Amino acid sequence: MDSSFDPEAIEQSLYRDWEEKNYFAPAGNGEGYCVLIPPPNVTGTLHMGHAFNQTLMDTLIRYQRMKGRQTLWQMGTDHAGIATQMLVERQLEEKGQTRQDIGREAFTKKVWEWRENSGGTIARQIRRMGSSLDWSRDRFTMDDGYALAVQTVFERLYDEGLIYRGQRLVNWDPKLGTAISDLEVENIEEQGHMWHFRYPLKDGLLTQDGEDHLTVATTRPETMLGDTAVAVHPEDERYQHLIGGRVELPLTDRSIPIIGDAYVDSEFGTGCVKITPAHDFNDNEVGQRHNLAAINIFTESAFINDAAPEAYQGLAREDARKKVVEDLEVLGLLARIEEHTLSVPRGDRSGAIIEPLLTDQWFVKIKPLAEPAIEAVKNGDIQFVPKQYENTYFSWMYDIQDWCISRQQWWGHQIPAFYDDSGAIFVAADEAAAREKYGLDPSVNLREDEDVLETWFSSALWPFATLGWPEETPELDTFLPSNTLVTGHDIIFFWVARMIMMTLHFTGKVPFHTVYIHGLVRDGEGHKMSKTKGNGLDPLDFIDGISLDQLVEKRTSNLTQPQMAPRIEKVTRKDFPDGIPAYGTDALRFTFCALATTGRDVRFDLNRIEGNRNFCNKLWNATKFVLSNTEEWDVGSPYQVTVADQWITSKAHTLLKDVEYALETYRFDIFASKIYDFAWHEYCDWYLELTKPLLWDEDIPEEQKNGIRRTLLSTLEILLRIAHPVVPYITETMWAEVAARMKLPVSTIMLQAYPELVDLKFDAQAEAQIEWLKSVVTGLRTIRGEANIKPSQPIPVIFQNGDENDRKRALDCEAILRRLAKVDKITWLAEADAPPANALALVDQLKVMVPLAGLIDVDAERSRIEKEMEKAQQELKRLQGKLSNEKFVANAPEEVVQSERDKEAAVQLRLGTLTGQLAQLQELT
RNA sequence: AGGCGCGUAGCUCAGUUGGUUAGAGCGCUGCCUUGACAUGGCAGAGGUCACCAGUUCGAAUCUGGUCGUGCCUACCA
Repeated sequence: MDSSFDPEAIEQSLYRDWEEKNYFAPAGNGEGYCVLIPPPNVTGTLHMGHAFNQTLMDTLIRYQRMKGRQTLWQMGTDHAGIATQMLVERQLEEKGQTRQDIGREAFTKKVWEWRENSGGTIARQIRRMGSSLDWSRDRFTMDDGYALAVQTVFERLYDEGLIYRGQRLVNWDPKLGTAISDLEVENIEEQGHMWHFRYPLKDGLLTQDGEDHLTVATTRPETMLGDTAVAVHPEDERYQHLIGGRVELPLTDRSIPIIGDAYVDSEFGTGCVKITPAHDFNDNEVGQRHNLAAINIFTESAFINDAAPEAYQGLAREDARKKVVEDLEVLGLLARIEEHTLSVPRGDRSGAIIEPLLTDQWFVKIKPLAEPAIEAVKNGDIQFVPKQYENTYFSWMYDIQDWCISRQQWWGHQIPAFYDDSGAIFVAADEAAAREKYGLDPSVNLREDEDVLETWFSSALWPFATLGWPEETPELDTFLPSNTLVTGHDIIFFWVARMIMMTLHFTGKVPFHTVYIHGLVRDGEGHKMSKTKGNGLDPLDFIDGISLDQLVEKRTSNLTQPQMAPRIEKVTRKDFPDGIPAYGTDALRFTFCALATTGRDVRFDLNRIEGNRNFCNKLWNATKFVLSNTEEWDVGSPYQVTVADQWITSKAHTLLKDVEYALETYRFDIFASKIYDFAWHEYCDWYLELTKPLLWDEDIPEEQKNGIRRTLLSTLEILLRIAHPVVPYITETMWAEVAARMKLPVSTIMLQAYPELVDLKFDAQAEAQIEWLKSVVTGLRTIRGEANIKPSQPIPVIFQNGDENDRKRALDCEAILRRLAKVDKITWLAEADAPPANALALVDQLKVMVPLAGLIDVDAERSRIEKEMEKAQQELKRLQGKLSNEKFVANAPEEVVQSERDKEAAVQLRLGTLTGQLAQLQELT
């Protein structure tokens, strides 16, 4: 084996091997266990969030597979309507074409071609993460089977009256030319203005203050062209008398009514609100209450249309705003302008300012679907981990609005609806089906709906559509409900809630029992990673490494804001002066697990992955040690176990118990840290070191050595199986060697059973013995360290005050002790005898002493003892204070009081010994 | 504005139902080329648990408040 671990040498070939042998597919006849992958966008490339998510899912899947469950983790990708269409449109644009130029059919064909050729990037990247996904059942949200599921769902919901078409005010993205859902709108705080306009009162009306106009305020002056009323609060004494009157709408030849509506907050501004039902959600509601007309003044690209006065027609909304303000100022109707911070709605894909627009769209009537979905979480059929996300879920679900599902796009599932010349609607899979279903005469002219369904509509069907629904398949029986959904909190509404609603409605089952919500991956400063900010990281760069120059190039190319490039370059050169070394997949995965604490966002820290790469190397070298020290070992040789063997076996028992509990409770961080701690600080630091003196001592009987070799191998073998779910590559590689040495029937660690507690005996006595040994050795090392005695210099040791146990342990461990602490002579002193001047370590009552003569600086030793005493005194004071408090003694549970008493006695004794020690040292000066 | 989090060592984070001397990794200091590993070994320094008040025999942990910080939702024109 190589002297250090080289991930690159093993990863890719191992993965190919696993995949070729179909190890990832469900196997055996254990109980089903299924994890749903959040299908990545087919246009996507792997980012840190995916890598994090993938790691956690794969850890669960590998664990359950080894536990004997029939596991399904099915690969799939999402057609990502808007993202994909934008991407292909951009390609057309480079050739100077638009999608309209080539037409719908040719365009969608191009998108399919793009998917064939370039859609596999993320799949390749996911493979590099070591994800044991079942690729043989790869699905796409637009494949034939999936399309059938989508059509079926749409048609059934329509027939049940849960999908309807209607003209509503929707969020309109003027850049993409489509409606989008509430969730796809991001509200961004921006600096803007508030304009105050005077609307002259008609018919000689006056306000209470004698003004001949009402002053209204707006952040969107151009919309005044579509105003159809001014509203005041019905109980506002200033304006009450004007309700029913009219004002003149400047710049137009219209006059509009003054209405009273409780929506108006009379405290705010002037207490007068201009009402634009066609371009504001609140105004629209007011408009409906008062039967106001909704005058739409925008085209679909957000230019002023011909419903507005001619002077403004054809202007972009920004230009119209300028002109409206200027014109009002000229008329003397601009009262004032204020600075104002407002939140601007922008499309999450295009970044364009969203315009509320009246259009015909398809909606899902959501309340009837939401009710059972709320109930499923309430009654515990579905549980969120961490639980607090249930509140997030509930608060949205209780207040849920009808879901706009139609998009004015070309790429996606075309809505299976047809219209006759009168506009009557017929919903069916295709035209022929529609004619049959509705008994339409062949002479009836049918026109197909041109819109597509929004992507999340199809994603919502993922739990059952991927298992063959609407067919009744064995997979639906075995894998629905799935077990754990692993996802970030950013898509609880987009995806999780909608899956729950749809799956319950169409299958009567919940889609999953547990929703594990992990945090978002942020950069070292805690900022969200984004291409625009240039602080994004590619998980593959941690696996394969990348030079600084390449990293800079990567971060600054194809920027939407090229002017950011110099800044990004500067930051990158500062944060990664040497680029990124190749850490390998296992180190990356281990790091993600270690960072996955409950529900908290994770800052990705380079130091962590480096430390974990080192951990992998540690495992590698431990294996090397074990293999080189078990060469002459044979399975059948007679053997005898030592206390060290019993101890490490006992520790492995505890490890396994902890690790299983950690995974059951989704504490991936504990899972990782327990493994780390056992492997490094118990197995390597102590057990391997303990075996050396025994294996290399000619006086140790061969049976004992065989026992040690056996334990070295078996413990490592178990450790590898325990760790495999998180670090699959290195464990597979090392396991092959270890298993061969143990003459196990070799196949793959992937399909081995997870270790079981019954195979590992907990042994309190062995633990006590080795803990004793550790204390003695550590005590001696501390003396060496403080006294600056070279590790190479042998020291004599004197024991005193020990009990029978100490004597027995010292005898049992003598060989180990001599070697580990480099002790050349061990003597026991009777209690009554005075020890020579010495440096002291205490193991309970046992005095472990190193004679000073020629070795130790008396002053240094004295100050060390003084420090020890000070600590002990503080502790004593604390304990005595507690115990002299009558209330404590009276109220605290007996065992707590007793344990404090025991501690006090121990500290007293310790202090006494240290005092004697100090006195002796004083005499020496 | 409402909701949900967070604030523990220089940094990134653990700390289970209140009860050892509050822990880990990285970093830092000193020593060590000992026959798995310098991507290593050994030892060590470092914390008023944001602040204030309360409950309790006892608070990092529970309650209320203050400050700082992050996210989500809704938005007053």
